[in-house]
Amino acid sequence: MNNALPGTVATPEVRTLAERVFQQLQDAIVRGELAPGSKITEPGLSQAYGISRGPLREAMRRLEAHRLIERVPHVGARVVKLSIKELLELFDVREALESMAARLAAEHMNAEEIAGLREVLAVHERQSDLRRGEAYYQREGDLDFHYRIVQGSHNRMLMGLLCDDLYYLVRMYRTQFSASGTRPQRAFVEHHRIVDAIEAGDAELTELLMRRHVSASRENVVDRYAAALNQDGEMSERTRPTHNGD
Amino acid sequence: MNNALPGTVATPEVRTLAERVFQQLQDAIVRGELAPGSKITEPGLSQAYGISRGPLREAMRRLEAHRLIERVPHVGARVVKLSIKELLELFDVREALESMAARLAAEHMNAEEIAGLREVLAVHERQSDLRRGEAYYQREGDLDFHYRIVQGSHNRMLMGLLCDDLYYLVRMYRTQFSASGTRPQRAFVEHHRIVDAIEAGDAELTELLMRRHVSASRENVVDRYAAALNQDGEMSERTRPTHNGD
DNA sequence: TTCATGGCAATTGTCGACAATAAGGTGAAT
DNA sequence: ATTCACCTTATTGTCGACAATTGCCATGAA
Repeated sequence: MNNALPGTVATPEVRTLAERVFQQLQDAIVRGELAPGSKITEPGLSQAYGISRGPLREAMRRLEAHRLIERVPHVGARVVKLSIKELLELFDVREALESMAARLAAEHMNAEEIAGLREVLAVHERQSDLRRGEAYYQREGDLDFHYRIVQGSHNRMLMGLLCDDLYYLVRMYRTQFSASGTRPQRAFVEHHRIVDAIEAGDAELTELLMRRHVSASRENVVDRYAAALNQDGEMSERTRPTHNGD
Repeated sequence: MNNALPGTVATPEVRTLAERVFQQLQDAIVRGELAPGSKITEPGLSQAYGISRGPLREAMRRLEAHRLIERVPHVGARVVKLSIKELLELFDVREALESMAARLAAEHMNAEEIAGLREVLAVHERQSDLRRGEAYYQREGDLDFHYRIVQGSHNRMLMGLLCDDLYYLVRMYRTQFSASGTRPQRAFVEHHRIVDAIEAGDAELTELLMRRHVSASRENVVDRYAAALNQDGEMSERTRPTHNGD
C-alpha cells in the first residue's frame, strides 16, 4: 500500500524510515507525481506512507534543505513551484559550478575514469542512433555525462552541491519543461569535444567548453520559452499572465 | 546576537524552538565553542538547552544540511572536522560561485546598492587605519563585502548557496586557521578594483577580478599552511605524515 | 596473551498524545 | 449588504515514552 513505487533506486543504506520516505518523496516530486505548488500536509503524508509524523518531519526537513519543498512555520509546506526565472538562475549556478568541475576533472581524472566517460558517450551514441526523435534517454545520458564529470573533479564539496542538491532540481525542471528538439545532437558533439579536452589535459579549454555548453543549453531554454510564449500569444493575447501551467 | 554581520537578510522571527536552538548551535560551532570533531549527543544537548529531543533533532538535521555536523545512522553526530584539503575545496567552490555572482552583480546592481558597497569599503578603510595589524575586523569587513556582492547578483539560488550554506563554513574555517598577515592590505585594493569594475558595468572584468581575488586568497592559505608545515618540520621532521590534526 | 562471544548500557529511531498557532466559517452589528 | 469579531477546526510544534540498534566490556577458550 505504501510501497507503491516498484522501481526505486537501489541504495543499500535505507536503514531508517526517514531515509526511505525521503527518497520516495524525492522521487515522487522529481517525477511530478506530487504536483508543483501543491500543499502537502503532515498527517496526510504520514497516513499515506504508513509512518508516524516523526520520521516524516525529518524527511521533509531534508526535502526543504534540497530545495524541493518550501516550508513556512505554523503554516505548512508545499512542493516548490517552478518558474522560468528560477530555472535560469539554476543554469547560472550550473555554469559556474560545472565549468569549475570540468577544469578540475581535466586536472585530476585518471585513465580509467576517462575511459568510463567515453563509454557513456558510446552508449549515448547507440541510443541516439536507434531513437533519433525520442530524446528522453539522450537527456538521461546527458545527465549521466555531467554527473561523471563532476565525480571526476575529485572535489567532494562540489560533488555534494551538484549531485546531491542541484541535480534533483535539474531533473524536476526537466520533467516540467520537457526539453528536447535539435539541441541534443549539438550537445552530443560538445560532449565529445569536452572529453577530448579532458584527455589532452587542457584544463582551461575544458572549462571554457563546459561553460559554453551549459550556457548554450540555457539559451536553448530561453528560446524555447520565448517561442512557447509567442505561440500562446497567437492563440489568445490576453490569457498570458500565468506564464507556465501554474 | 546570532547574526553578527550587519546588513544581512532580516530573519528576526525565531518563532520556533527548533529555529532558535539551530541558530544557537550554529553560532556555537562557528565560534569554535563546540570543538571540531567532538561528538554531540542528543540527550546531552537537549538537556543543555532545556528542550526536548524533537526540536533538537530538527535543528541537527539543519546543521547536517549546512555541512556543520556529520551524522551516521544509529551511531551519532559529530562536529565537522576541518582539514586543509576541504578548505581548498571550499575555495574552489567559492571561486566558481563568487566570480559568477560578481558578473551578475555588475549587470544587475543599481546605484543604491553600489553606494552601499562603497560605504562598506569606507568603513573598512577607517578600521584598517585604526588597527593596522589586527585584521579581525578587516576580515569581517571582507566577509561583508563578499556578502553584498552576492546579494547584488539578484540570483536567489546563488544567494542561498553562498550566504546560507557556505559562509558559515567560511567563518568556521576562519576561526580555526586564524587568517591574517599582509594579505588584507592587498585584498583591500582588490576590493576597490572590483567595485570600480561594477560601477563601470564591465561584467567580464568584474568576474575576472573576483576570480583572481578568491584565487589569491586561496594561494595565501596554501602558502601559510606550507610555512606552518615547514616550521613544524624543523622541529621534528618525522612527525609530518598526518598533515593536519589527524 | 589474544581473540571470539555473549550480555549490558547508552544512544538513536519511532510513536502517540497534548498544546499552540493560524486559517476559515459563522454570526451579529452597523 | 458589508464588515468585524468570535469561534471552530485543522495543522503544526512540542513533549515524554517505548523499541531497536550499536558499541563496549567482561568473560572464557585457544
